[in-house]
Amino acid sequence: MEEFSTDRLARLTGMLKRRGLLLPAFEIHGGVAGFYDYGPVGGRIRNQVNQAWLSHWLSLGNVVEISSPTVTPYPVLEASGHVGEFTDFLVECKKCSEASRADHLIESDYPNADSFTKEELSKKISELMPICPACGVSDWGEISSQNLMFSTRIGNADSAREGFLRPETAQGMFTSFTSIYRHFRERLPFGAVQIGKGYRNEISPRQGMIRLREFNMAELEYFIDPEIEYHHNLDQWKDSLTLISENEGEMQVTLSKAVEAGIIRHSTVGYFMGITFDFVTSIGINPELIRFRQHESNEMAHYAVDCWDLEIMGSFGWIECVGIAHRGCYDLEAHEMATGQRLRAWRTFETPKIVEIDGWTIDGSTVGPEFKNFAGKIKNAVEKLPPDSIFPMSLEIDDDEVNIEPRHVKKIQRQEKISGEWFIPHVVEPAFGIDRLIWHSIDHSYREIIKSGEAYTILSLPKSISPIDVTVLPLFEKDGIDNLARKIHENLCKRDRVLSNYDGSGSIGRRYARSDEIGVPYCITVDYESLENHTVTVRERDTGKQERVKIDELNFK
RNA sequence: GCGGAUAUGGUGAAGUGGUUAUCACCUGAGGUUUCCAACCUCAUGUCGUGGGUUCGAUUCCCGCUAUCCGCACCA
Repeated sequence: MEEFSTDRLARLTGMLKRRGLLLPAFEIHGGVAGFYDYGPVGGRIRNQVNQAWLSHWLSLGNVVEISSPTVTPYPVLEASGHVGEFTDFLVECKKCSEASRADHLIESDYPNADSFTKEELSKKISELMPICPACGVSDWGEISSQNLMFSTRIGNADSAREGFLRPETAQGMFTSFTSIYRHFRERLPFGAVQIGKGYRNEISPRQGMIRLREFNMAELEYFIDPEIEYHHNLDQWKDSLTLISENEGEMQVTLSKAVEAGIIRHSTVGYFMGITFDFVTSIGINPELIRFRQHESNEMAHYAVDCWDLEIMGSFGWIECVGIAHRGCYDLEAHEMATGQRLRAWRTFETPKIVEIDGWTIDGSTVGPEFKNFAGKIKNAVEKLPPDSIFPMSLEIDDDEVNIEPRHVKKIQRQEKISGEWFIPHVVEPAFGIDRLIWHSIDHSYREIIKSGEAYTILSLPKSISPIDVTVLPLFEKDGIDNLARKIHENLCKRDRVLSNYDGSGSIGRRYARSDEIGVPYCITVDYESLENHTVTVRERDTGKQERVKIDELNFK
């Protein structure tokens, strides 16, 4: 592995721009921080990675793909907690005009102040009267909120509703839960994936592709029954992985041992860590530069039970690229409370429960007329009475003494068979930052070597995500070689999911170099012999080895 | 957001208060060449952006935008 260095990074980003892989967006208008274009070469890499990711997860067999809007109404993100979570509250010092974060000012008294609402913060600040860190005076203005989500309006003018561009794709899976539940004929476990754009109005985007304001995410929401212990085959991952656990620090351990020891707190989380590791390495990321880091309890998002980041070492140091979180029942419950809709799964008991119901209720025909709108409260109180209660009795309801006569009540005595129950499924969520993964795949694949005393670069991307599958090169563009080469190129492009590139200008060595630089795995060279016996040479990018193959037997993908 | 540095063809660099802004590589056309950035000829293409100072600004000054490095922030 080559050493990462700022010089190498500069050469790499220069190449990415020059060859049309990744470029700052809107550059002719001066550019905007945090936005990148995938160029003519990068565009297909992105698509290849997306497709690879999709088939990787769909192959589990109980996962479906959905797609939901990026524009999201305010109440959805309010319910999910993002409106609160993604908002910083600023308060301005009236003396020196310095803006401070409201939660930071009272952090010493309330360590969890960042979860406070605007009203709570305002109240605490007027109670505590913290001093301004800039000028030392305590004289605060109104609290203003600064949201890290892009806000927008749905519809126009007076009838418009408030909304945001989504900060994650996950909420679409939760709001579509009932449809997905029906699709799987109401049987857990199942999952839904979505690949799409997410938006965060970062204060200062940095490090190129690492922190973007608009980025590609791919998320799986996997719904499970919290009462079932799932047994996944973790032994398929025989090699030890680098784990940094909250309590035990860094270790080399297999997934099955880590789950067994309780370091990974849920076996499905461990299982997905393995599947994630396989995916990430399959797109060209060096397994030795991967580690999993467990979130500390105080760092964990408000909903999570356990969370592991997959971090990758590259030109920017260790960067988290995937998060695998056990979100408990947080999200479905939140949407259920906000909407009153049932977002639950049905669990049938192995043997139905027989419940003896023995108690009291009111006789509406007497209590209603006599107590009017007080009747409801009496009903609640009576139904809580033990079966052996004796009437008449007096009950205290809302500081009032109420006499309950036998004519007011009815005995209830019956058996009920309860065959199951509704419960809120738990969710395990692997969330991938596609741009960060693509970046590291390129970063790890970029090789600078010396070839015949000259600097030479090769992008050793795996075939599955290379931007172009094959380059077709006529040795010379004359004597009919060019015609044959063009024909081969066109026939290859007609094949399903094969993309060929024709390159006829420059010396053959130069054209191999061009092809190697952007990671094309094979070059087909057409020469005089091809005209005679219908064979061509196929050159392999990483080894430079060539093999003579019949044109009819060319095999790609 | 704060502090520092930077901004010249596609890439990497040089340079200047004055009329036509250099160089290498790259790219394109033609020639040459029987497999790994060769060579010859020709061609295309640049002073981030807005304002100020000035007879004249790519150059000096200011704002903006972007990039890089610290700090802060951050699923």
